[in-house]
Amino acid sequence: MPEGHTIHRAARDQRPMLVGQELAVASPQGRFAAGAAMLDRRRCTAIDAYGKHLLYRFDTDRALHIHLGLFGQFRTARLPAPKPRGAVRVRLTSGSHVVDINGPNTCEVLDAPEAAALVARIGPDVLRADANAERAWTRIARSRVAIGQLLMDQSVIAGIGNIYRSEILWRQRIHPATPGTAIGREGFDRIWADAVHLLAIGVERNAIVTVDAARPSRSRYRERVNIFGKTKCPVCAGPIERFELAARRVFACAACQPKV
DNA sequence: TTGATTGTTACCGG
DNA sequence: TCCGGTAACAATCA
Repeated sequence: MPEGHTIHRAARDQRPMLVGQELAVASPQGRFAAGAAMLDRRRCTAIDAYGKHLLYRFDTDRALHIHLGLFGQFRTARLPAPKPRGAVRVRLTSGSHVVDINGPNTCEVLDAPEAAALVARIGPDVLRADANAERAWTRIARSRVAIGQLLMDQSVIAGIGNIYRSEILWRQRIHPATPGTAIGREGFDRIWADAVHLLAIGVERNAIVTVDAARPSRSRYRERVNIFGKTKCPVCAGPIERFELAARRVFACAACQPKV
């Protein structure tokens, strides 16, 4: 199950075994063979995450750009390398480990200007220490688009996904249909702070956990979220409404999250 | 076989 | 310029 396989988890997990090491970079299916060849035998100097985009930096101005999308997955193993499972797009081999990347939405090699352009078009990432929240606030404050949709726009704010948007807005008692112009500075600050809080937990736990329980279930997904995929509000026991926003399903409690 | 899915971009028309 | 809508793509499972 790809449950909770956020990009941030991936960045953290790959870091110790890859950074600082010379990597064998191979494209088993040949699809990215040219890009892989440019990075082969290079030293991996850093892995940067910008929202859900990952940039593997090397001791060259080229970077490996990975976005897992909905289905992408990392599979890590110790050497000796196991046989690739499924459609492995790229295999990274360090002195001790192998990382296979299956099903990424994006898998490409960027030169320095291309990588810079990528970073420039991505909004502030709530998990980054250098994130500039003001950029997100400026966009939201002047947009009449629904906040539930703005939170999915990675050029506005990066890192929040479909589950977190419903959970954050429920926790902050803000209806997803509220226009950005009606959120207000105080509302935005609460959304930003809660996103930072919840995503940090996600990195720590390797799972999406949005309930405040002391010991949320390790195995049962439904016990770790408040309203996503549910029919009853855990606070008021009222019905949870479900609708589409930004082409994805979003959940809200009509009583706890009054429409503005 | 079909549908759904924790994501994103490109493109078009108003 | 902004915004909504649609299509495309990825892999896996029930």
